[in-house]
Amino acid sequence: MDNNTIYHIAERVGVSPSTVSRALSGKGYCGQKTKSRILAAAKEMNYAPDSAAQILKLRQTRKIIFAVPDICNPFYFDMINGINQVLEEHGYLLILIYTKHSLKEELKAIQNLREKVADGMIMVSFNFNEENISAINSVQSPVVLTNKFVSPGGGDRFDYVYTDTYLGIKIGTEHLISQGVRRIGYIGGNSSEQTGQQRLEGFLDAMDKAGLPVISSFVAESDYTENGGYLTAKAMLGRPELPEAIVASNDLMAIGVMKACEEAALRIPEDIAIVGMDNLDIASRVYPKLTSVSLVQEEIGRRSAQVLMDRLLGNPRDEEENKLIPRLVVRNSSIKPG
Amino acid sequence: MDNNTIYHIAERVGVSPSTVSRALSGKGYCGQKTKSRILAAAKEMNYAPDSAAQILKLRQTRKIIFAVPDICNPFYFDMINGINQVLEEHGYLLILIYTKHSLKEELKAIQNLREKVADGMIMVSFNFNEENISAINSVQSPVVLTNKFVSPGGGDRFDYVYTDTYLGIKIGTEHLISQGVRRIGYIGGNSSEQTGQQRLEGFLDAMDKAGLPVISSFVAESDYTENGGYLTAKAMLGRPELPEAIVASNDLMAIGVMKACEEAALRIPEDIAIVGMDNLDIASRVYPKLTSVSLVQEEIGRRSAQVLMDRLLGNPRDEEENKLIPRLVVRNSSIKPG
DNA sequence: ATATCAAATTGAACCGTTACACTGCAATGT
DNA sequence: ACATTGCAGTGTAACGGTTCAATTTGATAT
Repeated sequence: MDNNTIYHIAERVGVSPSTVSRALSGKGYCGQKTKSRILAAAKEMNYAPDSAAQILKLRQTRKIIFAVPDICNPFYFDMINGINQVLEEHGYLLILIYTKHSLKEELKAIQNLREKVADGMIMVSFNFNEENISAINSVQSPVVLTNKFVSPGGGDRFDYVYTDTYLGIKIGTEHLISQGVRRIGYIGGNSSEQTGQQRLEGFLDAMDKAGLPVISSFVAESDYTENGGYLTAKAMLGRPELPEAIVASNDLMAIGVMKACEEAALRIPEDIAIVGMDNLDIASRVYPKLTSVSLVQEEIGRRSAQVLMDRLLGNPRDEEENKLIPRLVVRNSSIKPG
Repeated sequence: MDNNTIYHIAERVGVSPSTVSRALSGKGYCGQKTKSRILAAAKEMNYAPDSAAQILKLRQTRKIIFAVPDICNPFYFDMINGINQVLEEHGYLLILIYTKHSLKEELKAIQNLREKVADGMIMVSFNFNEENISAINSVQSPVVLTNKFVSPGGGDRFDYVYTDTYLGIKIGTEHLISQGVRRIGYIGGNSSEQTGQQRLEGFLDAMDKAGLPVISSFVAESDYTENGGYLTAKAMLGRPELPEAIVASNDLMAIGVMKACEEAALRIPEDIAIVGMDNLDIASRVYPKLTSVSLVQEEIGRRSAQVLMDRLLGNPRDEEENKLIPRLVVRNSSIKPG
């Protein structure tokens, strides 16, 4: 219909294309009455600038990529929300890439950044290795990772924004301790990964600080899934001595634990108290409502986007701002009634 | 670091830029040994094509916009998943725009399309009016709406893909009828809107077909929120005669209804059966698990993206394919045990 | 009337790629 | 020996904006 360019407007108004450009962009001199004639013509001709041409010339896309392993996980909704709040302020658009926990897809996302599809990228990944880290480091555009990650050799060119999960598990465990329970179990993820290790330490430190013994048969590793939590808890509850409380290192596992408790005819929280982490939407939907440590996902999103904007604008940043404090959300699964 | 262009490669290899372009894109003639020298140089120089330049030249962005009212609603994440499956096949990227149910934001999204930020758009909206519809019609790029919507004057240039919600409520109601209940209540949305009207008719037709009387005090309108469902059900359950079942026209309201039933000490499904619609993730998390009519969101997403791709490729389309059939997912809230 | 100066506008280059018409050149056929 | 064919690669003009040095215009001062 109306694929008009600044050339068409220029011709119609009887000025040069560069004048039209200045009138429309508001940069540089432009006489008042010429300007209003140009604006009127542009409106009448239904003109819309061609973003590709602008990007090519201006060398900025006003878009950022959010590369996320799993679109379906509600955890990331909140992050997207936070990211979006900041992007909106700056007139940026969000490109969502779904990496499915696959290295190949992650490298594809990085390649998009190299091809200047976007000005920066926020990436969530759980399998960083030499290959994707060096790919990220080889990109000019700023990248934010949502894990604490420092390459052995140093010299990383990305930022990271993360919540202190060590502290999260510590807070959750201390909450249980403050409820008076002593025999506390812990179900973590793979402790050979950095984040799994940190969470375990959070648990151990809280117990240690309170002078409580850690019972080794009550400490187990699973895989962050509901079913994994269920199976692990089932094994733990099959022993003669039962824990009085269980800390799960995420909500999905905690929900699996609750299922196992239900099957073992244990009442929550009377017989056994449960604490999860992530504070997913479903934490408040399950019965009883699950006490959970929020990793302040929305804040991670906001902060990550803010880092990107600061990098793009050349603003200085204090790295300390990138470490976020988790927040305990107390619900029914951990509070003994009365 | 390495902002190399095809000119740099050309210079290094000793050929012309156009030869480099052909070698890299694989279009047009290129001698074998020249080609491999170019490819080797490109790799060595860490070359990545500039997407802005390609877009400008090729006149296609290989991106589509998904404009959605509410990022947090899990309903849309299934859609995104479906959309993504198709886009991935075609090497397209997804731009997510959050319109917050605001006309202004919707018009902004349309403006992005006009500025050729993307090749097409899928839009979810509940407030179409002359302004945004005519804006959509004035865009060249294909647009898919996820409601059935035909402008009074006709001549619409967009497609629509939608699930038959009339049929959805009808199926849900018939399911309850088949369980032997007779006194069935219905909580819908605003019936002055098209979709609210259709859903109500689905209920009425199912009742009529089964020869069951519609009791007017059991038919109410609410606002599609959990709290709205709760309040409406509370009012309904405060009367001397109670319904044996309630159909809610979405899951959030159904969950509100369940809460009201719980407070009224009604057992679900023994005393009262509940059916929702949307089949959200939480439908299977609540207790008892909620029977719900799936609007096959993922399929809507897939189909919408497919329509866009067909339009972009010039493939013919059968409009009948755009109407989807809902699917009943039976869970515990509607089945009398035994 | 002419010099001076600021304001307004122009023209051309550029961003990095693709596509098309064209030129050499070697091998083939008659 | 000469036209024909096909292959390999080149040169150039876009795509639609922005920007900056150069130029024109118009107003004011001399």
